[in-house]
Amino acid sequence: MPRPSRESYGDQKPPYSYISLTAMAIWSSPERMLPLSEIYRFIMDRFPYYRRNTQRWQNSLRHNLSFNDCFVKVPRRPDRPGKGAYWTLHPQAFDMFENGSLLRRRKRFKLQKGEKDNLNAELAALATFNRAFLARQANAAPPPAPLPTASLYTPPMCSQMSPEPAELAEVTATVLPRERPRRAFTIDALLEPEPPRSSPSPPMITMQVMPPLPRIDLSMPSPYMLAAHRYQAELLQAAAHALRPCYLPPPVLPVA
DNA sequence: CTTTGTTTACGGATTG
DNA sequence: CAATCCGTAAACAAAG
Repeated sequence: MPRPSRESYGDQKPPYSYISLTAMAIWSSPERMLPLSEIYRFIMDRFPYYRRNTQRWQNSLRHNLSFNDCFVKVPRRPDRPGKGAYWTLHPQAFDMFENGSLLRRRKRFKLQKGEKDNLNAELAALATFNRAFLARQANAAPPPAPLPTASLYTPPMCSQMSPEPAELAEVTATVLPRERPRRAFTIDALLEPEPPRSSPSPPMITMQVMPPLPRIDLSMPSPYMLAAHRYQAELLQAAAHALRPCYLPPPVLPVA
């Protein structure tokens, strides 16, 4: 260690708010989303100050996660079982900080009622999707892929098939993105945009000042949507081989 | 039981 | 000054 002098902040309290710390943790992960326990771990790993009084600050941090609209709770994938959900940043929450540095917050990020309902609908749909997926897995286990082909993930129009896909049809209608309408919505297209993993393993140990947040590239799909899409794509791929890339109608923009 | 999550409340600090 | 942000405590529900 050539620079032992450059500790993180030693036992001093780092000049970051909980919102900043949490955003750092989330942003440091390849998928831009982390379960609560890993947010804790990120913070404790590089800020020794937070290795003590854990009850206190972790309560505060959880409060921030729930309270602030800038954090979004994404349901856990069924193939990654575990306790809590994943937390990510709201796509529109990036201009919350000056310079993208996370040092100082410019303004509070608050969703409007409608936006919030929208998001909640998407997330609820995602959760519904998960439940349906799990149910299906439970029912049909032994034989290889006993899935009634192409019953999954069909658009509302053609949804008069097996009993349960009604649920899924509803999901289809709501969960899909509002943005990026010109994009072909196929499995392949969804799987492709795996973002370049800049840091395969956590840099660790030597960041005394948080690396300036990667400049936000607004042309990039939002981390949440990216993850959600890839998430769904993986599920679908695992679920149904014979799944036709089901074209989804572009969002019908609500008339005012 | 513990962890995770939601919510309300209050006081101090900051900012315009 | 008021509005907003921030940290903390605490009560409680839900889930594993």
